[in-house]
Amino acid sequence: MSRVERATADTGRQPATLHDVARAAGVSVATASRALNGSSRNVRAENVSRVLAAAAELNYEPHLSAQAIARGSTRTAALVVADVDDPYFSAIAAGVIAAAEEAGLIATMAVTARSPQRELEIVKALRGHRPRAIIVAGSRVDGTGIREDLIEELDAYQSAGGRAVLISQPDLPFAAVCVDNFGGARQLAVELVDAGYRRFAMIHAGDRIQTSRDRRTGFATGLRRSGLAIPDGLLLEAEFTRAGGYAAARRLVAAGIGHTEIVFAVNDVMAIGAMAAFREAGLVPGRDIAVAGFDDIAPAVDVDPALTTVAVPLQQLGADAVRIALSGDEQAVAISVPTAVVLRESSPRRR
Amino acid sequence: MSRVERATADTGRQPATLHDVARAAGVSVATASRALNGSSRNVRAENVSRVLAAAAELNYEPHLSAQAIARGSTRTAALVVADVDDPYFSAIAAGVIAAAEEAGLIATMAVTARSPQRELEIVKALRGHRPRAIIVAGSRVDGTGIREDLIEELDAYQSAGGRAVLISQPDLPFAAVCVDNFGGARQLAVELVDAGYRRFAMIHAGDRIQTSRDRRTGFATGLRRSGLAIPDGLLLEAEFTRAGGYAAARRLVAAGIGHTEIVFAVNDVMAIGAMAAFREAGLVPGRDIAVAGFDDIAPAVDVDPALTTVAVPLQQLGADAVRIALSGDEQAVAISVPTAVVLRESSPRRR
DNA sequence: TTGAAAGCGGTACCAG
DNA sequence: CTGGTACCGCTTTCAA
Repeated sequence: MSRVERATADTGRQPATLHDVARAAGVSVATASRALNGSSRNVRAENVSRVLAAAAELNYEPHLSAQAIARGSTRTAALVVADVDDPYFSAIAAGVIAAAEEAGLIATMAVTARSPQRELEIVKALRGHRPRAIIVAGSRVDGTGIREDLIEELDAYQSAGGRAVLISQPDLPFAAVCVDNFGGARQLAVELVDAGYRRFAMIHAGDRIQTSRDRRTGFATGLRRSGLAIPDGLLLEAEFTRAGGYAAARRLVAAGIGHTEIVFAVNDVMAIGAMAAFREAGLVPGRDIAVAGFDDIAPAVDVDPALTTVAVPLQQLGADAVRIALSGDEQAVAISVPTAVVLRESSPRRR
Repeated sequence: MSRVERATADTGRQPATLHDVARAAGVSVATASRALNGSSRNVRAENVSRVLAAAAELNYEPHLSAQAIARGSTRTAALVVADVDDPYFSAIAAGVIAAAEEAGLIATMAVTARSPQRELEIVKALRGHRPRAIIVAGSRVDGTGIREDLIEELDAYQSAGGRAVLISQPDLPFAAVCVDNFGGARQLAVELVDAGYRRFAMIHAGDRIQTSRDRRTGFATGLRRSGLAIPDGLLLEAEFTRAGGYAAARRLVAAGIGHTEIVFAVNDVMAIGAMAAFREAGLVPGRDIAVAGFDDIAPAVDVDPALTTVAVPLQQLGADAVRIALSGDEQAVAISVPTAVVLRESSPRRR
C-alpha cells in the first residue's frame, strides 16, 4: 500500500505499526525497533534517521500494550482513591500524577466510593494491568473482613514484581507514606488551649477509621496535658465527609451548644460542613463558636472565617508515594511527612 | 507446583498465565480462554468449573495488555484535564470515572497544567495506549498554532477507531459536550439587574480563552438588554485561576472600587480568589461589594457569603462525554447541558 | 551493523 | 465441545 493511498483512505485506517515503519524505511523491524529505542548505538546513523523520518511521516506511535507484553512491564502507575471530587484526594492525586509523569509513567485512577469491598475489587482488577506501582489512598476501615483479602491481593501483586504503596495506612505490611495524625492533633489541642479555649467538642468518624481514631486520641492527649477532656456527650460521630460534619453539627446545635467554645472536626471537609450547619443555625463561626479541622485542604483558606487546621503536605504525600514505589527499595519503608498547626480566624484567641 | 509451595516461594514469582490455568485444569488454553470469557456456552460445564477453580486457585488475572493486543482493543478511557486539583476539573473527572467504571472501563488521567503544548504531547502519547476514548477537558486557547496539530492528532486517533470527545469546546471538529456559556452568563446578568444591580465590573481571562469570551459577551448582552454596560476600565483580565481572580481584584481595589456594586468573575475559582482579595482589603463581600461567578463548583456554597453563580452539572458533563464516546454514534454530535442561575448571599437584593 | 525468528500472554479460527 | 495453531505488535536473542 503506497503512502498516498494510506493518506487518502482516511477512515477505518489502521494505525501504523512498526512493520509499516520498517518497510517505509527499507530496514527490518528489528532495526526499526532498535532505532526507535535508545539502542541507536548499534544502528548506522543513516538508518536511524531514515527510521525516524518514516515514523514521523506515518505518525507512528508504538502500541504500548504490545511493548508491555514484549518487555514484560508497563509504564503506568495506578492510583486508588476514595473520591476524586474531594479536595483531600484530588490534592494527593495531583501529586501522584505529577510525580508519575516526571518518571515517564502515565497514571490511572480508580475510585472506591469509600467502599472497602469496591477497593478490593479494584485492586484485583488492577493487577491485570500490571502497573509498575499501585498507590492506595483510601482510608483504612478496620473490622471488615476485607483487610486480609486486600493484603493477600497486594502481596500477590508485589511478588509478581509490582510495588504497592499505601498513603496514610501505616499498619499494613507494605510501604507507606504516613501523616503524624496523633502528633498533629495533639499539637493542635495544645495550641488551642494556649489560645484560651477550654470547652471542646469533637466531630469524628468513629474509631474503626484509623485516621479518625488517631486524630481523636491525639487531640485528647493534647488536652489532657492541661487537665482538660471532652465530655462524652460532646463527642459526635459521623461520616468522614462534608455531609457527615454537617449532620453532626446539626445534632450539636439541636442539643444546644451550651458552653462549648470550639469544635474540632477530625478533617477539614467535616469542619467545613459543620461551619455550614452552624451558620444555618444563626451561629457565626469564629465568633459564636470556633472551629478547627485537619488537613489544610485548598478551600480551608477560602471559607470565612478561614479555617484553623493542621497542615498536611498533600501533594507531597502523593509524590512521595510514587518516589518510594519507583525507588527500587525492597524494604517496606514507612516514611512520615511533617504536619504543622495553622491557626486562622475560625479560632481567634479568646479574651 | 503445589499450592503450598507457591504460597511459600513468595518473592519473584511470576503471575499465573492462562497456560498455567489450562494446565492446572487439564484442558487446552483455547478451552481455558473460552471458559473464562462469556463463551462458556460452548464449553462443557464440568470443564468450565475446573477452569474457574484453577483460576481462583492460582489467583489468576488475565494480562490486560495481552488481551488488548490479541483482541485489538483495550478497556480504558483516557481523560485529559488542565489540573485535577481544581474543583471544576475534579468534578468532571468524578463524572468521567464513574461512567467509565460503569461501562467496565478503567480511566486514565493526564494533566496538562494548562499548557496547550503539553496537551498536544499528552494526546499524542495517549494514542499509544489505544484507549477506547480520549476525553479532553482543558480550556481551548485560540491563537496558538497548536490547535491544528491537536486536530490532526485526534483525527489520526479517530481514524484508527478511537473516539475523541471534547468538553466545553464546541468549535473543534469532534464530538463535544458543551455548556451554554453565553446564555448562562446573559441570564445571570439579567437576574442581577432584576436584583437591583446597576454598576458592574468583570474579571475575565481574555478573549483567547473561548469559555471566558463567551461568558463575557453573554454577560454584556444581558446587561445591554437594560441599557447597561461595563466601562472598559472595569474589565479586568487575569489568569483563569483563583490566583488570577485574586490578582485582578487587588488591582480593582488599588484603583478604587468607586461606585462599583458587583463584580462578575467568569468562573467560580476566580470569584473566590476575588472574594479573598476584597476581604483582605477590608471589604466585606456581599455587603460592601457583591460577587458572582460561574460553574457552581462544590466550594461555592461553603465560602461566606455563599457565591452567586451559574450552575453547571459538572459531573454530568464528564459522564455524558463518556456516554457519547461509547455510544458508537459516528456523528460528531455536540450536546449541550443546561445551566441555571443560582442567586446566593454574595449578591443580596439591593434596596 | 543487520535480519530472521523466537517469544510475551492472550484470542479466535479451523479441524476434528 | 475441544485442541492445535496462526496471529496481534513489539523486543531481543542469535547468527550472519
